[in-house]
Amino acid sequence: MADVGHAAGVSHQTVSRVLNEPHRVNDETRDRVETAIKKLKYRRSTVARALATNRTKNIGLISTGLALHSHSKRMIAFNEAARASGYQVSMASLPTAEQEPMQAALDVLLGQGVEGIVLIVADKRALDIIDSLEIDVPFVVADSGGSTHRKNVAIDQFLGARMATAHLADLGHRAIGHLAGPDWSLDASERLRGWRTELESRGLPVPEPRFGNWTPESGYERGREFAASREATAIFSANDTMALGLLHSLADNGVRVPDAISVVGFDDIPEAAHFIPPLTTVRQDFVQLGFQIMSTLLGLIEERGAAEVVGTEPELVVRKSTAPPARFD
Amino acid sequence: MADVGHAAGVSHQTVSRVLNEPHRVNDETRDRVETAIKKLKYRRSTVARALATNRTKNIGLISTGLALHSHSKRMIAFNEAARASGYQVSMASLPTAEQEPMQAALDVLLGQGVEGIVLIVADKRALDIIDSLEIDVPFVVADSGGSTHRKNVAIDQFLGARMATAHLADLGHRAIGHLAGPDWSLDASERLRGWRTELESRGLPVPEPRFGNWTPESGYERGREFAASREATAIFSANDTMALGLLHSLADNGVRVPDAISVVGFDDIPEAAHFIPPLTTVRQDFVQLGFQIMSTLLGLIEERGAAEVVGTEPELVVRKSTAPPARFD
DNA sequence: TGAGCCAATGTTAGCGCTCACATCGGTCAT
DNA sequence: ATGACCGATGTGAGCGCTAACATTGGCTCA
Repeated sequence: MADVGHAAGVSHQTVSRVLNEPHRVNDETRDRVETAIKKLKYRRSTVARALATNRTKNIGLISTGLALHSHSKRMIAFNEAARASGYQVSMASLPTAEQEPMQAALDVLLGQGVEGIVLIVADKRALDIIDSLEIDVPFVVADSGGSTHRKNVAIDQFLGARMATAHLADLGHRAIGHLAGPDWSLDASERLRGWRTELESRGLPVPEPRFGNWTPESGYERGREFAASREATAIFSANDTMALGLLHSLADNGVRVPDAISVVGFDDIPEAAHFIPPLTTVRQDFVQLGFQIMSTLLGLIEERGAAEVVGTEPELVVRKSTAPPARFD
Repeated sequence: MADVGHAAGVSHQTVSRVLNEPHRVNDETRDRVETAIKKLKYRRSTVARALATNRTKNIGLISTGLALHSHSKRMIAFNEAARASGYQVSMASLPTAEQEPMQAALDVLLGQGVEGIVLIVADKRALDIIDSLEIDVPFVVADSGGSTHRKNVAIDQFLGARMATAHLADLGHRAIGHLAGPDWSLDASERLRGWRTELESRGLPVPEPRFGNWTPESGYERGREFAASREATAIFSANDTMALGLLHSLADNGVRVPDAISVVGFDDIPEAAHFIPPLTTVRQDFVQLGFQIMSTLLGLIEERGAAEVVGTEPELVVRKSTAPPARFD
């Protein structure tokens, strides 16, 4: 910076001013400085700047677990939103949500001077760990299931689940089963709760849900059980990937979808429209979510009151995997 | 740091030494310092450290485009590998590979003092941009299709494509079509080249490939054409997602897989095993890839000669979507 | 016994910025 | 004509570390 100043015949401080508050510098001087900057290919050191200002414009992103579709979408969407707000994101993705590595990742991020932390973790354990960690920067959890002392921003999973269930009920189904996600997942519990609530509000029976672990394999397994028991004429699967396994095992067991059993998924992964049959599912707008997370975080960072958490509404996409129940009359 | 020193009755430099070269400090002193660190919850500022040492232990990750499965996998795997080597990664994911934002992202990363840059971009344009940008830190491209002045680390797509094609040929197919990825994709060209080379090496006819854009929709479209023309008894699809669309449209057009047409995909996404029929495909080990990228980059950063690029071998996973061609004799 | 050495620690400068304040010349109102 | 004021720029200190060198005291060895 001093070099640039020298080349332009001004002090380093003027160079700094050109970069930070150009309007406070004489037009002509500014031109000279800018020329010098280009000629010398000068690039201001973010590091030194961060040290001097005590602001890094950095946000830490912690994510654990699998490369689930919704997961990566959230990460990417948030990253773009952060960039749009002039923040860089430092990512730390851990294979699992364990105390030790989580702690370490957090230490690194904090030592790095991140101004906020976003947790993209579908895992309740991760939250317990975080809660036990007393972080001194704002952080928001990009997952459902709020708690009072924590900021959660998410697409309304509860609502989405109710929509899916309502769709099935509206078609005339009365035995509506649920293929739930793993019990450590917040999203999964919200979806389970939504399904249950919708059934209860309509006075429909609430059968025992069956639990999967998000993988198509688990969907396949549980599908066999659904096929054997004939306990439901419609199944709400907590995600599309499990729904795929479900579809597969239903087909393998000679149960026709949607004739014998209707299936609704959740997520609307790109593949869902081409499952056989094309899957009715609940779509989430991750891009918008990314921006919401960012604006919530910004609100916290800049202390202009914890911004209202708005929570996007999901959308039901009806395709071919749902139909009215078969009539036996 | 001075505070810690004070609390432990030593100078700040001793504290620094405890952190950097513990063996050079008296056991007892070290204990005192460590206790003070814990008590004061001291955390060394990475920023100041970076400024003083001129090393940030940061790596920039640029990625563009969709949330493709393979794409996210690469990102996450690389991130974990970087963490394992004590590096942090700063991510910049752009919606598209355009000059302007790419330049900007790069500037931010470089200004941030990253010691290396990894490009996870399946896009040739991105490379052209990068090449025109004269970056002064090591960078490696996590994609196939090497050039001389650039470091590419990838799973051998060419080989994978040959394996897929060979599998089809070995089953007795002689009319083996290709549903290719978009022409801007490096991986796609490598897979196309692999398919062509394998056919040529066996003296089989090389039909015109049909091009998709990675989405299931494009697979569906091209599938209609394949179904109508009956030009092939087997199709190698450049990824699983397009293969799904292909399967779907083949089913819609009454073409049975694998009886009438065999299909092979690429990627082995988790869903592939539950397509109907379960998809024969080519699996890639992204975790290992992540570590390879990292070690290549480390080689470059530490200037211990540009490490050998090893390139993992993909693996053929045979499921139910392939069978010998129907016999008409 | 004292020169020489080494391990353990302290002292000082400086990394590349920004912040707070100082300086300088000109403009304006009185 | 004088002082208050303002815009444009410069000066010096300091952010929290590390690197390089300085200092201290105890040890070895002739």
